[in-house]
Amino acid sequence: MKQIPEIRLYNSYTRSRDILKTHEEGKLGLYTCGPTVYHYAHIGNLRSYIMEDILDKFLRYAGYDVKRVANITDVGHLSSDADEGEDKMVKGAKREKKTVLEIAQYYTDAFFSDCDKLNIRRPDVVEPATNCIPEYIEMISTLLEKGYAYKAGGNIYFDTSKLERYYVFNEHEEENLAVGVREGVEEDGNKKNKTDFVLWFTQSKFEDQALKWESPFFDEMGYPGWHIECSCISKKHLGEYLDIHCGGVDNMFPHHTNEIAQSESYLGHEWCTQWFHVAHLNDESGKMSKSKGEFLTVSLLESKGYDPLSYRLFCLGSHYRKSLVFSFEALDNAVQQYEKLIARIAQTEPMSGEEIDGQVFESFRDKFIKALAMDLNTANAVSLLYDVLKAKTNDATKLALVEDFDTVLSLNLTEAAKKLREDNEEKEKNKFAGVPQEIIDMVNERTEAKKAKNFVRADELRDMVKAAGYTIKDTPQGAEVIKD
RNA sequence: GGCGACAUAGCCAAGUGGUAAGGCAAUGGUCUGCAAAACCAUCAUUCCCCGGUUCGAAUCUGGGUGUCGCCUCCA
Repeated sequence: MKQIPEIRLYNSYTRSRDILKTHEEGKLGLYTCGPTVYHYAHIGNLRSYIMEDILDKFLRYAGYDVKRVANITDVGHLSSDADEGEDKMVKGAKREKKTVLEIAQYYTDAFFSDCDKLNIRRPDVVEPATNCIPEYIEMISTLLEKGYAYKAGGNIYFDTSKLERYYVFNEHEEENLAVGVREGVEEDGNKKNKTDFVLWFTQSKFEDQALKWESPFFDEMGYPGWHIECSCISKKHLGEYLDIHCGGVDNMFPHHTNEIAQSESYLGHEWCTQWFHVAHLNDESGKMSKSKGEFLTVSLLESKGYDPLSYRLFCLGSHYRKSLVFSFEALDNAVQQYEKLIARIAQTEPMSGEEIDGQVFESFRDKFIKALAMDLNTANAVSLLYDVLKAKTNDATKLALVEDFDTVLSLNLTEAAKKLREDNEEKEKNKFAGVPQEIIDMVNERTEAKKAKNFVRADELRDMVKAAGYTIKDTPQGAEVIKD
């Protein structure tokens, strides 16, 4: 078996950078809270998926046999981040006059299309929440049997008072919790404890629930609560022990806290001990949110002429646990960096028969692993690209390293550099396409005159070409001719 | 109000006790008739503030301040 390096990741559970351990040696189960498919993902959502993608790919690079699972939430949501009351999926459907499932399919496709553009690998298993109703019913039944859940007012609630420790991520004192922080959240009188949460609904303040299922709990049709899906989908595909659970920091509480409560009460043992949380992308006004109306999407960036991979590079330049403020100035910065990086790689051309220097290759590879093994330091990993390009070694080694690093960084470095070279060659080949021979002759004569420093003649020829309806443009590859 | 994370140049940032990486921008230069590109050079006596520990602190510690997130139907 491949020697796996020691990897440290910040663990929200212990609040320290722990050495990664897996339940089964060499194998690693990774779970990601997937998107709610009622609208396009904004680039803040996508930041989390980019950083989780780096984690996923690095773990594979380091030698783990990774199985990654994500859910698609296509049922049961609030209408907005501001929680105004309508179900998100229902509201999305109304907005677009489609059925809930059509909406879900549409935005699921849109989500993965965005991921493709950002080089985010698709998880090994992608499970829509509506696929797992029997699993939810089974888990809820067991929780009822074990006394961790109770029926009240047509719903089933999880009884948090049965837990030794509910707030696993924070040291909350119940009396200090602010009530009704979020507008529109009303206290639910059915709850025995303030912190109890719903596992199964038949009665909800959201009346137009489009999707309902039969259950053994009530005669009425119902639908699952908002936390049960991740617990069940994870268990379905990754078993009773989960190695790493990913998500945005905003899901730490209550979502992840509730997942742990459900899963461990159901399983009767510890479930997941490593929690990876990605900080938010903010704009000048704070947290990026879909409820503010217009929001930044990948398509919007593209329509403004940005390569989505520049955004990926922008994200990699920062640390996943730091909140990042998005601005177009910062993105332009990344665009420049990306273009220059590609240009430099394009200039790196091995001579035929050049061999890779194994020692240099291994020493850089080692540094690359060290950077990412220390709590996924992507900024240092990107810096290493520059060290490689500056290194005293041959071009074959440099290119091999760039290609190797890019299996994790996923910036299309080699492909983009190759394309740049081909484009330049193509331009060179076609620079006189469709231009009459007499014009070409004049252009060539001007080039000669320039070489001979006969600028009077050169300018004269340029004017003659201009008079014939063509403009000469000097480029790094030589003179180009454009028909006016 | 409570809990947590973060605070390093114009911007993005690295840094886990030994004297401030890297990138973008900027400035000067080389080279090109000009320009672009490329290349070379310059660019934080100092790391939010005030104490403490230490031979030595951006790094540890105590106290402030600021920014962001969460506070229970935001997956």
